Amino acid sequence: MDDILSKSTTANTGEVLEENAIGALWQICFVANSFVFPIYAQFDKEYEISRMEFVVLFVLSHRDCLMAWEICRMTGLPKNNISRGIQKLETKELISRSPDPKDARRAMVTTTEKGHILFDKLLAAYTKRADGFLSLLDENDKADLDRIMVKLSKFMPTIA
Amino acid sequence: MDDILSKSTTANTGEVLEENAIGALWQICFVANSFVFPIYAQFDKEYEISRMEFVVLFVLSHRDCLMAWEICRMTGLPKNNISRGIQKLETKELISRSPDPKDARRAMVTTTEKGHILFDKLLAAYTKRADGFLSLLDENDKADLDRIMVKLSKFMPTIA
DNA sequence: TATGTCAAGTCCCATATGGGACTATTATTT
DNA sequence: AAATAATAGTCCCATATGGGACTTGACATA
Repeated sequence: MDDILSKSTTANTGEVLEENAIGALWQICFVANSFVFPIYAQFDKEYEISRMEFVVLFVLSHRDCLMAWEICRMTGLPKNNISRGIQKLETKELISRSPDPKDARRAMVTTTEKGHILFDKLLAAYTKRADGFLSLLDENDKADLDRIMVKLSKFMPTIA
Repeated sequence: MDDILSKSTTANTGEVLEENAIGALWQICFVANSFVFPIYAQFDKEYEISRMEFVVLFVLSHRDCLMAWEICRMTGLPKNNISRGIQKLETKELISRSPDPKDARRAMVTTTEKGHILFDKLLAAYTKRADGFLSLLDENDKADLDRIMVKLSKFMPTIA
């Protein structure tokens, strides 16, 4: 029993797992979790906006309008969750849906003026937090990271 | 209405969000989600091992023994979730807990032999998937990514 | 020894989540 | 034209999740 206990030194305490079985992918998940948890908690508390709602608004802010399934592909999130996010936003009149006259299954989603106004506040907090994280890196690191992560996320769909 | 619809071209369809308001952090979250979802679904289906259970086993495989709060810090996950993961694993006798004689609040967690045997199977699938992702990068990219992600995750706790 | 503070874990509860079935519509095949 | 597959989106349900209160124990200060 004491043998077991003595193996854990205080030096390990709270330490980040640098060397591990899946390499950088572990840190990618760790950083993603650490970035995302507190900011969505804040959005929920301050604005009653859920993760799914924010994600929909975020993606929409980069494209004028999209269909639900496009938002799924762009976020990697399940369609039922995105569907719920869209429903909530529509109820709050932060987005609007226009049924596609050519295909009655589809509907285009757009952010409303009200949605834009709210989103600008959310985005300010979001980018501030992101900038804090990225400020840990120098300019070369940032450029490398951008290039590598785009490559990774771009070709990922071809393998998984 | 038609104006709105015409804005979404098929070229955008399913596209990854390259340029965005938070840069590489978006891809980090996207890649993390895309990596993690299917593999945990598989573990749940094939081995009835939940995400939290796996995460505990994974971290333990890199340190002989740990306390629950150390696992929280190393994973960035909430303590109640980790607590539940530990409880489930203990029930299944995949890990064991030794109460710390010096501090009755604490308990050391170790993987059992049975736990090791199961974990080896899980790890094989996990690393295979990770290698698939990382195979999209060349050796320089991988080295850069390792360096940058370690830096990021290491200094993150100092700002958030 | 009392008293307040902090720390490790657990528990409770309301909500978020994801799988899968389902509906409605369109595309493809025969 | 009928049958079949595929697609967009919604719904249902069982489970996972995370906040916060709570318990127990350690420690600092008086």
